[in-house]
Amino acid sequence: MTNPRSKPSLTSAQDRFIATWGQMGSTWGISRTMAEVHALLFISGRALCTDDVMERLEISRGNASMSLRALVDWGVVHRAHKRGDRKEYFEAAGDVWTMLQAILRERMKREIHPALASLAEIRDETRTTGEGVDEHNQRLDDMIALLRLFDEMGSKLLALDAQVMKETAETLVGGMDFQSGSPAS
Amino acid sequence: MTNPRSKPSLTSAQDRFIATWGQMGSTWGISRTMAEVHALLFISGRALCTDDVMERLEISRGNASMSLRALVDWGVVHRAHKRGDRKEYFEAAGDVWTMLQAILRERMKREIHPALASLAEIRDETRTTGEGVDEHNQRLDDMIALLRLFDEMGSKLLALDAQVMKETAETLVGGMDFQSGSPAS
DNA sequence: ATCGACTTTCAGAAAAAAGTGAAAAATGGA
DNA sequence: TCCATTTTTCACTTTTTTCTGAAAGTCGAT
Repeated sequence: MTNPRSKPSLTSAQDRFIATWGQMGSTWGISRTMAEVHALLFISGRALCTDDVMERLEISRGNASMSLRALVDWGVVHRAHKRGDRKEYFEAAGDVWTMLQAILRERMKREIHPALASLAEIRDETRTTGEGVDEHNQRLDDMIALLRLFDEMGSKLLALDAQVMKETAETLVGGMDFQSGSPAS
Repeated sequence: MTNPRSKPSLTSAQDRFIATWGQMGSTWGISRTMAEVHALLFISGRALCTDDVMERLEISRGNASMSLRALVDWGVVHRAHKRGDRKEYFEAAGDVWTMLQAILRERMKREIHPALASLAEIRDETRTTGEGVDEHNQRLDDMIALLRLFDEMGSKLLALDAQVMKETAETLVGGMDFQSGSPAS
């Protein structure tokens, strides 16, 4: 067991899960390591301490500490304690829907809201100064409308509790089979 | 006009739109420049050639070429030609919904599908070898179910034409006001 | 107050990503 | 075919991001 890479055995599937999740996170603006730490906590299904994470993922203490803290800030992981143990433990939200909401909330806050604010400001300025061609303003308005729509959908999803959200999602998918004008490509 | 940064005039709002969009793109796994090029084409509302892009964004020819090609590959920008001119011109999809579909399609292909395939493979392997605790498998299954749901929603959205998609989205937002168990945070 | 167990911070190192520019390739007209 | 123009490629540079590790900080117990 000294070298876990030597055979594709017990830990292999878990390793691959972690790698896949890390990969996915990195195309989503989350650092690879942070996503890997989250994957590890999520798939472990129990609270781990910093040293566990360091050892399992072969990362430095500093990196583990930073990543764990960021995950806590995002709200997808929470701190836990074991009595008689001074170490801090960390545990992922057990339920994917809760996890999804935490991610959604954070991304809305960090991306949609600032972008919306910025775009609205630009539009106002453009209006006030009479600057810009009508066509440009139209495009700006479209963009703003789209982001606002995201914003509203996000807010509504965040207002649901996890169980209701799950059901809603399933209903939406089920009910969305209205025939369209053009077929999928 | 030699130095466009000298006063916050005519081009300023456009500049800021480009910057905002570039910012947003970069947290979405798209390179900042690529997003800026797209923003420029989108807000311009007309076909631009490589040199226009280079000049406006102050980037190298190589970078402009790469970014434009990537946007064409993504399907959010298409090539255009002017008669009597050998240069190639590029134009963004005029409609935000068409644009959104193109982005959705690409991200599904690049992120959801591979992740789903990888996770399903891991699950199968785990099942076959009898490896892993039940709880782990449960989490893996939850994750897969979630991604599958994304996949299905994505497919359905891609099957709609832009106009229908827009209406659908608006209806969804309007109709989603069923009262939830817990209030939004 | 001091100790020891544990955590956080952060300057610098390392790695990864993005950008440049000039050479090579492609294109289209004469 | 040949040439002028335009586009693409890619080895190399620059910038940005991430990671490390050791020092500094925290905190409860004694």
